[in-house]
Amino acid sequence: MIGKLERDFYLRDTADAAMAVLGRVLVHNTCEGVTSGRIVESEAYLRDDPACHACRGMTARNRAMFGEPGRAYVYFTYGNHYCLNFVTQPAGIAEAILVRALEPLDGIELMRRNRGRTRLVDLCSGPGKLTQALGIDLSLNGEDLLGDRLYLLDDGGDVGDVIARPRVGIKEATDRLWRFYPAPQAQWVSRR
DNA sequence: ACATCGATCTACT
DNA sequence: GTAGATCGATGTA
Repeated sequence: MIGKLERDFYLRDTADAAMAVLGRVLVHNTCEGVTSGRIVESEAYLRDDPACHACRGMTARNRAMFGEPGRAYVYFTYGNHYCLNFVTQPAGIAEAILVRALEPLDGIELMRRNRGRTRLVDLCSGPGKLTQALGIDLSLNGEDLLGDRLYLLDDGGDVGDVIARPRVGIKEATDRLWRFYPAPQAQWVSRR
């Protein structure tokens, strides 16, 4: 039986949770239709981590990271892009999982329109691409992932061997291997 | 107030 | 492989 992930799912070590979301299906109910994809790349951001938005305390932008687990943290960056995270750990402990790539599943024509690209591998192979494809923006910041607008399905499948690498686009803590993707699905990730 | 820069993407060489 | 786009959040004064 395939159902939504429960809030308990997000109450664990954030690196473990980042590995556990691999293979799950992210669903966005938009007014133009449903878009969804299988999560094939993730990164963990921990509170004592210099690369984490919340490591210097709460600000207007990162407020959602300090809230309850199982909610979305969406931020705007580089003047162009939105990035989607899942908040982990109890309220007050600001940690999150960045979603970096999806294998497109439902609403592929809508994703093509949103992205202005046709090839499947160009739709969701990066954190800014997948939010654009699925139609995710700041209106989803703080959204409860146990609601009906944006949620994760427990697809239950085994993703196989998980590869751990340094995170992309950060200068600090490169010794921490907190970027994850399943070896069999490496074709969909943002970069090898 | 102002300067800097970013958990990126695209186009071009 | 490299550079330009683009603009809000953040840090410094």
